[in-house]
Amino acid sequence: MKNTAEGKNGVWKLPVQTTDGEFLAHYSVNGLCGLDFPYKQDPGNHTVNGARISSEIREWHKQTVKALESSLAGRMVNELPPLDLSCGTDFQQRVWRVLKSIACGKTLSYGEVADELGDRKAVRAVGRACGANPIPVLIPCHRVLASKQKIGGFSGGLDWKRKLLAREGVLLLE
DNA sequence: TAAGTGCGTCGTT
DNA sequence: AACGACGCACTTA
Repeated sequence: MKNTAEGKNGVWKLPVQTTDGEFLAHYSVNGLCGLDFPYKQDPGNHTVNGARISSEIREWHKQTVKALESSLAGRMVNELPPLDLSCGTDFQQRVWRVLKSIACGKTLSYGEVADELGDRKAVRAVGRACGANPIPVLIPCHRVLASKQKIGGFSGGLDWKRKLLAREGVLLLE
């Protein structure tokens, strides 16, 4: 039977079983390039079961599974597979790099992220870039709040953001 | 105070 | 040209 698992862009998709449901990890030849929340998977996705997956990707996937497990439990992530963030613009990649630096249990406001980038006025653009994050949870965009510890938004749904932050011990206002 | 309105500013579509 | 996962200043009640 023909293996239709390879996406049109040369992307392989592998499921990740967690206590919160089945995530879907995307891999390009360069690394992890996407992560879907359980309820976000569109029926058109074909997942792969082994044969044509390179040992390299299998290795990355092991790291993804472990990292996701830790992260969902509110624990610090030790190791991530290489990330392929080439889908993003320069600006977005700069934002995502800042997000990666936010430790578990810590948060930054959109404005503070903009500060890190050297342009406080870019706040709104930062919000947009957060929403474009292709690897939620592992690139912790949920740790970016609005000012005054307000929840802000979340592309995966605010319930997820609240849940993730609660597990990391972050207190919200409102 | 708390809640609501207006607007600057930046990257993206 | 229009739109946000914003943040402030500034009304109102």
